[in-house]
Amino acid sequence: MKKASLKDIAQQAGVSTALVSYVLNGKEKETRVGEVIAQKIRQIAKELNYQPNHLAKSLRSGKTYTIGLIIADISNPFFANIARVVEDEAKKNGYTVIIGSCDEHAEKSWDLLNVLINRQVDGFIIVSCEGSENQVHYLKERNIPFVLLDRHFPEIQTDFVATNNYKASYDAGVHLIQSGYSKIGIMAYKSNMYHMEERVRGYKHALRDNHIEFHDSWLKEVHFETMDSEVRTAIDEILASEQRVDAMIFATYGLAINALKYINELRLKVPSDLAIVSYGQAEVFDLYYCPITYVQQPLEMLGKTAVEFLLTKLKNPEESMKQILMEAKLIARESSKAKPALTG
Amino acid sequence: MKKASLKDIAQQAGVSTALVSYVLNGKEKETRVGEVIAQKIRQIAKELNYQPNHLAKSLRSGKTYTIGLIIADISNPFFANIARVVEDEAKKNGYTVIIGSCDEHAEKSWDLLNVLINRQVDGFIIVSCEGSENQVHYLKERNIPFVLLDRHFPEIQTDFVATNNYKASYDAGVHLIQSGYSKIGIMAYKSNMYHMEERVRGYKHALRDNHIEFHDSWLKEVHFETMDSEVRTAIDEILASEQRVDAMIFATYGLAINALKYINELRLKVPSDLAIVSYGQAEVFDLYYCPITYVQQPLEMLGKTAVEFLLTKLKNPEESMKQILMEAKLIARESSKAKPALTG
DNA sequence: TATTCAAGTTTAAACGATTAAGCAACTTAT
DNA sequence: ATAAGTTGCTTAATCGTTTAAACTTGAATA
Repeated sequence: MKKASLKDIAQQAGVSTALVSYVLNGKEKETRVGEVIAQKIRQIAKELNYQPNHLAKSLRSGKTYTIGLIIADISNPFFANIARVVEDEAKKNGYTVIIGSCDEHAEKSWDLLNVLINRQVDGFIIVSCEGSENQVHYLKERNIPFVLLDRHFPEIQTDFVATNNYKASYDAGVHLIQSGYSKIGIMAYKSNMYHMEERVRGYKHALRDNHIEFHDSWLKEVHFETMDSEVRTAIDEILASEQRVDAMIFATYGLAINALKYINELRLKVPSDLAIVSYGQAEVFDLYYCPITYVQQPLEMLGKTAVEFLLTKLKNPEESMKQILMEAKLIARESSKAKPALTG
Repeated sequence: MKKASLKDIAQQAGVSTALVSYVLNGKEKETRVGEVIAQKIRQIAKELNYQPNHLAKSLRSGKTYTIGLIIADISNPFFANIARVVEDEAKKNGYTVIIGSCDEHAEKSWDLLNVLINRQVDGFIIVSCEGSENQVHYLKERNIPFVLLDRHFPEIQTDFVATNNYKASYDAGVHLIQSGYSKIGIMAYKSNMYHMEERVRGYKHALRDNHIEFHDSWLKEVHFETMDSEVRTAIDEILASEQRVDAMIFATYGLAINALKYINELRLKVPSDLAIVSYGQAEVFDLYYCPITYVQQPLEMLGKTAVEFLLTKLKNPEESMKQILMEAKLIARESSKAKPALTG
């Protein structure tokens, strides 16, 4: 049994497709469709279980009610969760989401962008990866609506919804200091992405403001692709250095996971051998023998707001630029608990 | 700058849209397009950065090169990963995937199905949830191509790709028995889904074949929606019973996570107080203080094969029914390590 | 009685692509 | 010289919808 079209209904009712369209779109009043025929049309539509063809609608209207969500790394549970939020929120508003992960590769991101543009998505929500500035410029030029999520480029004027990473790292640093740690390292991605730089900057300023001198050996930057091995080397180095750290901040979930695996292998005890604060959030952090202190980003709000921004922009393209930085919350757990005073 | 259409190119080249279409689809030979004009068309297409409109193509051809992936529970990392595999594999074949999670609700699954049908997806890959048999029947009736993934209904003839859950549980049971555990419990979802029944059946047969009498109190079935609280009660009960278990199998990732949290709270030591084998796979299992033994399902293969089945069916709707059960592999870790002999 | 108006309906173009069929203008064969 | 074939291109229908514009009635107004 093939799908019924407007034409099928029109034929059965003995009227033109126009009337059917009017009735089924609730425009019978404005377009003065007779009450009797309207009833009949509705009846037949029901009998044939009519479902409008979205393609045809979209082709005609130029709107697909679809948004493209490009995520830098879907294997990160933080992003996976944010994707869910975006999907749910979009669905509530009658939009469908097509998700793609570029796995931190600008090239893959570019491909995704093109595929989705050809599929005529109405707009984009994007968690940008390094080197994708040109893509953002392209969207601006082409006048395709989009909102950057979680990461943005301060030198490009765009809508965005992100976390105040500077503040989050600053808080994390202060927390560790107040807990009695004074030699604090940080591990981040080697990247010139703004959000990553901010995470490092906040940490450094926390040290500075508490009169702790920062040592270059405390900052470890590793490449995303070769994280597995580089994290190990980095940990080795940071522990072997003269200024051996007693606490570390991990700027991403992936770094923390890899580091924790290695720390376990080394039989280092958290927090006595090494205190830890990490970005990201996941069940692992709860179930680790020593629950991990983490930076809780307002995941739900980030996702919802991004959708909201995009949808208002779709409704009114002239809408002014919207930019928001949301505050993260440090969830203190055992992995950073106060150091027993040495003089105790 | 608006998107260029065939018409725009045709106008610039001073030819009909037909010629442009022929050239850009590589049909210039069959349709005898002049070499000179063909070059010109290609040139202009490039200049205008022509990208074909997928909607129009699809409307005309009846194919969208889109597949709908309906997942029972995307928050389960196993499914999240399988979704990635499906997406990647589909993309390799020029297909786009639209993912939806029904969160184990048949009603939500039905909504998703309809949304995606209206969006004219070419076919479905579905991880069915309880009570969705009618949906499967509906797809069969409507002759919409689909493949069931991971879960299937033995009483309905369909294509499917799934794990041999009976065997997996049997192996898990035997492994625990051989490791010296003799009072083995299992926690599963309260469900009449076949895959869940198989997981329990395999476990029971492992006991039977090893001359261990199964006790009703060893089987705990909890509801998906109220898992958080029910798991705790179930653990309490199973530990308080006369036949207190010394090992447990968790039939899903979610159950294991909830149980482990509670077990931690109770300060029970794994495996000495309680040995554990779980379904699902995730970083948690590696990072737990005592790495968790788990049933490793052939995730990659499952996803790829499902896509493969669906695509061959799309290419040739007359293709015969395809059904596959794949074997899981038990990854033995510390959480189920051999019990020290009492007489040692 | 002629004119205007409203109600109820149809027509046809449009969205952007594909493709069978048709039509000139040549060339070649008979 | 005429028929047949080849080459190179255009026309127009089609997919399923939407919607402005036109059209037909019959009733109300002047």
